Amino acid sequence: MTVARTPTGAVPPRGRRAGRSAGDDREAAILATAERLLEQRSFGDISIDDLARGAGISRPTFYFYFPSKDAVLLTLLDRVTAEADSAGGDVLDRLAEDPRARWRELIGRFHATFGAHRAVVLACAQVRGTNAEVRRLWADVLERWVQAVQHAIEAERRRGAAPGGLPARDLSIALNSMNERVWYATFADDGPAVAERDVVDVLLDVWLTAIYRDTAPPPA
Amino acid sequence: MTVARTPTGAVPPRGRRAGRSAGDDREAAILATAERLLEQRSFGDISIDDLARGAGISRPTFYFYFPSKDAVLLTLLDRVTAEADSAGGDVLDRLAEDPRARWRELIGRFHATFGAHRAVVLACAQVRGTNAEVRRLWADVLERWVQAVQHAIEAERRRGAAPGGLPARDLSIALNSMNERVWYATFADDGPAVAERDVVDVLLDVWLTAIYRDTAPPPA
DNA sequence: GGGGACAGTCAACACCCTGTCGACTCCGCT
DNA sequence: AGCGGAGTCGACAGGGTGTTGACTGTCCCC
Repeated sequence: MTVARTPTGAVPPRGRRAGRSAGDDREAAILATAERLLEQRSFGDISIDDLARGAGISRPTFYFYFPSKDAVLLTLLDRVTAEADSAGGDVLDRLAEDPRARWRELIGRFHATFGAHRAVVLACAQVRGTNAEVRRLWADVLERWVQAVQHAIEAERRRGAAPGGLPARDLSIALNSMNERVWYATFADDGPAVAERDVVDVLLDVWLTAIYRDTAPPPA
Repeated sequence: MTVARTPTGAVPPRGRRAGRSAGDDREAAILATAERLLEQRSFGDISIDDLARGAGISRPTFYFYFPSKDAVLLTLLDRVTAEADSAGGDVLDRLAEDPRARWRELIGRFHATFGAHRAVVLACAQVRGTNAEVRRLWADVLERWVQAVQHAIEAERRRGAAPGGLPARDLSIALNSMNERVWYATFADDGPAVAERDVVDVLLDVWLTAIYRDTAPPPA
């Protein structure tokens, strides 16, 4: 991971110019309120008035800081995104050392990172259907994971550790999609889910068999 | 498949009693309008007024037939659900004949069934986050697929065609989750997707390796 | 054939939420 | 003193939902 991120044009703080100012506190207060409320109610059940009140300002003033409710979520997502991008770290560069452990670490980090911002991620999943910007930003995050894994698979194949088969990109998409959906079911109580403590191991098992096509742990 | 469906309590036609009546036409008109409009705009962009006008009635009259916009979608989903439940057919009962072909058929039908009601399914995915009933109904559909596949995996293991490994249920959940998410990405333009014509084959490949843990086609 | 019962219909209302406008304050700077 | 911009909000316009109450037609039973 640690993939180059396309500059997201991350909702510039509309009004003010650079440097400290009272507005920075308000902006932070709005974001904090949003994150707090999202842990209690769904995104749709939070009104702009709620966010404004929570930050100690009136509703019109909210619009001074953000153009819409969605923009707040987008900013929140932007943080998670940044974290997710670095979460992979250089794990996949050191695959040859101990493939099983490295893949497990990767999947574990995926879950841990998103789990740490559970409320925000769930809200994004909810809004993704209606908001094109959130959809795009989310797709970008996924795309970077997909590419990182794709390259790792190709590297494993090159060094003879993994056999050929599906195009590495397709395989990577399928596996990452699985992880995303399983993560979602685990935290959103939406559909059949694997027990939370087993999630990583279940996914790992499918990953390893799909990539190495073998029951035995991949060769070191 | 052809699993026993829990009676869904499928939004009883509130007002009228049994037998033909003018209201049945209206109700059908509302549903038809909804399905038609969903192919053009997102669920959120369709107002109750749109549905009413489309069915040739006024907005208050709409409420005579459905308690809310969501209820319309729920009814639509109910149809898809019924279709999805029978889509599997007895495919999995005849696995021993030609496992690879049977599994492929199953995955293909999954895609075809949902693809045939693409607009409705996408709308449901969108609303799932906010509407508990849709979420539950959807979870039920998934649960039945998961169980059917789980039993098939167990049968394959019993007859010695597939080796043990993950609990069959966990494996089934993971694989079905993958299918759902990949389907979604394919049709919703949301995240990295596999080329549509390859989808079934990619998924099939992961399924077979995960279930049979072998590159070779499973023994007949 | 008069009268209840009920399907079916809608204008009008109450309500909530979003987004905007214009006027206001406060503060630093010149 | 007075200009300009950050920061603030009351009040409005607009669009959506859900409800009420009054109206029409029709069937059916006495």
